[in-house]
Amino acid sequence: MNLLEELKNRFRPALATLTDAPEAFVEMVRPSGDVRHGDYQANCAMPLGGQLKQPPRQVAEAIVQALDVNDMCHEPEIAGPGFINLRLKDEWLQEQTARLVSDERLGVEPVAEPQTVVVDFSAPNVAKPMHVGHLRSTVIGAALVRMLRFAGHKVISDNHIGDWGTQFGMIIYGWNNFRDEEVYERDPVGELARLYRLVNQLCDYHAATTEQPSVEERLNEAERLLEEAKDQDPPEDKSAAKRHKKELKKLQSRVEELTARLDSLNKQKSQIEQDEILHPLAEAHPDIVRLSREETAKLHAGDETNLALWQRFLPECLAALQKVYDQLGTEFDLSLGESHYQPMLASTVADLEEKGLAVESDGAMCVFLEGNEAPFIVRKRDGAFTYATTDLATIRYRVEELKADRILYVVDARQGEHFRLLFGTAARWGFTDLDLQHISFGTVLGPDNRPFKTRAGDTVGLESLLEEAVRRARKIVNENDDSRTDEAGQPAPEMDETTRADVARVVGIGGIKYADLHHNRESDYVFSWDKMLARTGDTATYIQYSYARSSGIFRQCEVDPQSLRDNPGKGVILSTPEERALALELLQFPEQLAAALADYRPNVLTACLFSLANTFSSFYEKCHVRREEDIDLRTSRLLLCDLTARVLATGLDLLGIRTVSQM
RNA sequence: GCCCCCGUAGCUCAGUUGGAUAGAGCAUCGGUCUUCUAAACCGAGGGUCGCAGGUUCGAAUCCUGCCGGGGGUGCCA
Repeated sequence: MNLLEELKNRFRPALATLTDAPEAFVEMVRPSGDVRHGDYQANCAMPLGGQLKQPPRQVAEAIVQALDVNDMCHEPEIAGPGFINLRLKDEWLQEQTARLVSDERLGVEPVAEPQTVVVDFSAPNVAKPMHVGHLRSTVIGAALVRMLRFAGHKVISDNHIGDWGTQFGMIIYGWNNFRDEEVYERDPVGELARLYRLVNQLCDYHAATTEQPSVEERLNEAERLLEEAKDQDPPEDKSAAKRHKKELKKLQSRVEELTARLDSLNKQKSQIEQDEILHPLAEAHPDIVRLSREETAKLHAGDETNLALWQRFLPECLAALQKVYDQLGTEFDLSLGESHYQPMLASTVADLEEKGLAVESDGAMCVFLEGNEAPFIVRKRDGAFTYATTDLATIRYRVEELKADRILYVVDARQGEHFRLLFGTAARWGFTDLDLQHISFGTVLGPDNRPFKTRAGDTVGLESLLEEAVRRARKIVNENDDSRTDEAGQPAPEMDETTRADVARVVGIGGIKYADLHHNRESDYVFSWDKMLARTGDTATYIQYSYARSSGIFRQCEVDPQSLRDNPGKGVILSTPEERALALELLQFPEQLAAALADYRPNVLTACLFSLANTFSSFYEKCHVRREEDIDLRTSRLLLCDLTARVLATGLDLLGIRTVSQM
């Protein structure tokens, strides 16, 4: 049972006696923010009073009069300006908690109207190694897939891999000019990555060389304007003076921006120029930018040689990606990359054109949407299609072939405009019943509050990041287990090598995922090793530890959880505030999951799991299980331990995080 | 130029879409192990919610303006 929904269902008829539109007021029933105000509160009497032009407290009285919650709650209290405070009866809580014991879904009812939901996430480019930027999409996406599926939807996870873009032209160019076949035979992906990096570096060098003069020119101009503005006397008029100051600041920041840009170009250039190997290569390949692009174009045009190379390289690249997914424990139902949609692009543009949506502008085919200055370019001047085209073709495919009712795109926030245009175009294209959502997220920052990079300025590879997490976790596991002592104070480690390695993996990978998920996805967040693997605080470890402690109780008491569930004795008895608080939180799991899903926010779920683990820890200290002599109370506490363990493990599993019974 | 996002405790972040005295974690300080796992528990201090107006019974939340920071922006994805 969803407790909050149940209360709302009780309020609905009561409110209907006072207003024709009760729904908005029903939504004002919520868990209390403060235990002193009971377990739940209804805040609808004040606004309803305003609408009815009656004193709010009088309205609250009327609502309470019409309300039937006698079986669940104590007499509702009216407080302050008209808050209705509800306190659940212990007997009712006991009964409901006991019901969970035999409920595999822990009280979560499947959604009334299941949909087919496509979740598009991760989407790395092949050839470029996955980096920290892919972490959020992959972790958040995988969590949403599991949560939606558990809620009862038909979910199709799809990895929309970038396997058809410009990076392949670079690799082909690199292969044709710089390959080392011997190395390729040994380590194909390593060699391809090297080729990509090399060509990319050389391209950047030439691009920098081309760009430099114009930046210099713009910088000189900006500096000149700034000097001019500085020489002017500030105007007497107050608002004009303000405008003058603002103008100065803007010019100043423009100069700074261009200076920084120029510095970085110069740095890029000199890095190559001082390199004895790279510089001659750069000199020998002056047209590398254009030629790589041509290799891409040839591939797209069906050139046999390039197509054969693509077919040869792709499986190797996919295998490398799979390694990271294996490490993360992430699975996809489909991995339909961009190349899959290649045959559908021409007809997509033709259809848009036919329907009058796409028009020619500056030689390109564009869709212009009202309220948007930027065009949505579906075919470039040179005839090539863009990712806008691919995304549109993908929508059509997902609706027609996969029967999608809803599509979620777990993609970083900077692409917000692209998705606005995409969704707008799709709607005008005729996909009006389709629910399209950009599940956007912020950037992972380094300790300097800039996007997370290595000291050398490279993006951080995901594979090494995960390895590092496991390595650090292993160190903590070792320290922790090595410091254990027996009753005589002698060292008494409990884990063998295999167990330690397994725990380190679960804790390390879990820590990295949890650190990501527990932030609001919309915010940027600062990446910190120390925090994600901390022995204290709001971490995966803390929740995993609560689970392990519960398992420990069953080991110590020599009780099998399943046989306990089959023979729950007199059920759940709430004899202390700790037990009551624990039972209430267990019963709130369904509403928390629903809340997390309503806005696609895994952090709602992490918060509820952390809170539950916290409440369990207090219970653990205060309500000893094994030493409890009253057999009924002991059984009740075992039931609470088992339920807590199941909710924690289920919740973490929905987030893609594993648990261990001992750590 | 236009568009989007952010500013909450020393630090990192929540804040259930307008609710009661703004919350966590870390850090700091003080307590708790002859142990159902101390990777824990209990307690304390710490705030002009960037600033100024407005909307109303009530604003961190909505509106306007300002200050500060980030991002996107016609042919990369």
